[in-house]
Amino acid sequence: MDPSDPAISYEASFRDAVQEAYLKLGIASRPIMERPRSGQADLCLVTFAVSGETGLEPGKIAEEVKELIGSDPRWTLEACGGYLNCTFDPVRFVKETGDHLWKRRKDPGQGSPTGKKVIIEHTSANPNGPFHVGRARNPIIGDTLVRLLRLYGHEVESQYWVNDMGKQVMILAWGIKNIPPGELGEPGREKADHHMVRYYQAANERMESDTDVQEEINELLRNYEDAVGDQDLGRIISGKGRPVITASDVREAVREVLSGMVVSLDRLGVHLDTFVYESQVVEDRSLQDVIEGLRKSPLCREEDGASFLDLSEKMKGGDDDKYKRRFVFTRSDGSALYTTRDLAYHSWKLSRCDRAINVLGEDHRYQSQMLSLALSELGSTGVPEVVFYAFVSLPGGKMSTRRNRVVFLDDLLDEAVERAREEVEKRRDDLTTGELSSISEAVGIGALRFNVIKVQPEKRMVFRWEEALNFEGASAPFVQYSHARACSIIKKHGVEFDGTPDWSLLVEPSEISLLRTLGRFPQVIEEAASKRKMHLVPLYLVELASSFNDFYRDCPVLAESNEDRRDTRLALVVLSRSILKKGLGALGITAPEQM
RNA sequence: GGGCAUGUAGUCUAGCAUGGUCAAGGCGACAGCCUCCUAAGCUGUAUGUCUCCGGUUCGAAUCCGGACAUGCCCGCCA
Repeated sequence: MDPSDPAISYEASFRDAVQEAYLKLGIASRPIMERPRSGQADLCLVTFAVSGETGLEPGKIAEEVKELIGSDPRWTLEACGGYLNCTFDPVRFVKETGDHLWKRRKDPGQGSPTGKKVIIEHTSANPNGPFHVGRARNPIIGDTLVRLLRLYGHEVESQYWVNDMGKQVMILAWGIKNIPPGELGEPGREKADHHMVRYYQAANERMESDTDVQEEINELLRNYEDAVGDQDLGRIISGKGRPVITASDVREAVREVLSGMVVSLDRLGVHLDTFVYESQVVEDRSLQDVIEGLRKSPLCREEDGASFLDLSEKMKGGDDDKYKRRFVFTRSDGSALYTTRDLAYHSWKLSRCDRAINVLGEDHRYQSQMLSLALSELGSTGVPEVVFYAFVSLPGGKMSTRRNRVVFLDDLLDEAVERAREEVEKRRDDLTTGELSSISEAVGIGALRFNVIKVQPEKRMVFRWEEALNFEGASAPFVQYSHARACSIIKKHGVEFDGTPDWSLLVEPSEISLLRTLGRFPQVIEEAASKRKMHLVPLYLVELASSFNDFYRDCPVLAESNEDRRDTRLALVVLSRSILKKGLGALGITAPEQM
């Protein structure tokens, strides 16, 4: 909250004035205010609810409050039925808004440091093959949240939790050791993850048809866990008496696949600060601490040598014995499970930040709830906050790697950029190859990210090329286009206007409306970040771009004969450019200067 | 069997925590706008039992109860 922001201070002042009037009328309730969408006022007080408290008609209350507040140069009030409409003084409010924005034009919307450290875990896909779009929302949502919270003022670290201890990873590693490359088909593309996934697939097939292989892999997995637990990564691990692999080999395989996956993330504009390996919590023994901690919980039970927390009292549903809520943390043989390692990771993570946020698919809701309960049993001060997203499905049903009903993220990225390139080429024939490809990349990838973020994560999405790569209407290119128009005007003018604009020269409705829309940017960022409502940003940007387009249509800038007015309009263009760029940046979308 | 999530024009989405002045946009459809700072733009028209049934209220897309539909989950797997 920036008290020097007129958009905030006007509202606060009006609220205070109403509150004071309410007190005089003997009304204790908090004033109910809203911003009318229809635009007949900037703010309005709704008095119906407090009518009972005073015995007065709602319309009468509005009148009384208006009288009590009296006149104020900042606004005019109008009682209208049960509403008290407050309209900010156009000249004064526009001037203050403009001045405020102009002061911060270099870094609009940047919140002051909160001093809070936030760790955001996202993506965390199993490192056994390329990303497919069923889960592509995860890195986009996660990375956007990272950017948004940084803009808000938090210190943010992004983490990828790498599952390098599971069966899938062992299947992959086994495949690399046992399947001759000659038996593999051609890779989908020249990229480490596409190369390596063939070993995983081939090993999977082998395992399905051969129970010996299955047993061997299970045994390897168990011995692998032991080797890591003993901090002996060089030990040669056997399966069914056959020495096969070392823990280092497994890690190497994982790193190799991951390197390919990171290439895709880079292209998407997604950056991860830290990769935390699952094996780390085993190696550093923090897993053992967690297991011992859980054993002390009053909820801890044992059955056939396995240990678990009985959570049936803490979780809804499941009276049936078959559906008991149990958080199993050691097997009968004493070994740990994935969830136990995840718990150790979270315990470590929470100790290193003020707040942890996880981005997870909706299939993890139940697991995540258990994890939080287990964390509380460990005496953890906090639990992670989770952003869940629904899966992306294909028009014919869900995506399935096994049935080959998948769209790979890499293919989606290629297609996005290719379609963007066609559009650019339609319009421009004067670009260098470098310009063409950087614009296509920005537009294609931007369109994709924008379309993911503009819908709330919990809503299901059906993947359709036309929608995922929508280039018009409410889309990234629409916003980028307005930005390019702004850049074009400034470029054409030659020198960047850097004086002091006289906002009172703004007279056209569309230019005033533009300035006021620009003024809302900090509040939008604040609300989107604090309430984790990322979709508010694209929504706002479309509104801003649209407002800029209206201005562009109605108000000639360079052709304006009055020099002072021209300069003021130039200032408006500079602000628009700056905020459009910053807003897109918060979504991880680049804003080309031309397109 | 149970838990959780979602349900808004042909279609996709916003609005729902704090009920309130005409349910807001995009796509698609139809009709227009480039001698003028990039038409990826702009203007206009048509299209709605806000899934259904009850309840609370002066007032419900919004709150409560109950249905229905769809998705996800309920392993000593990850």
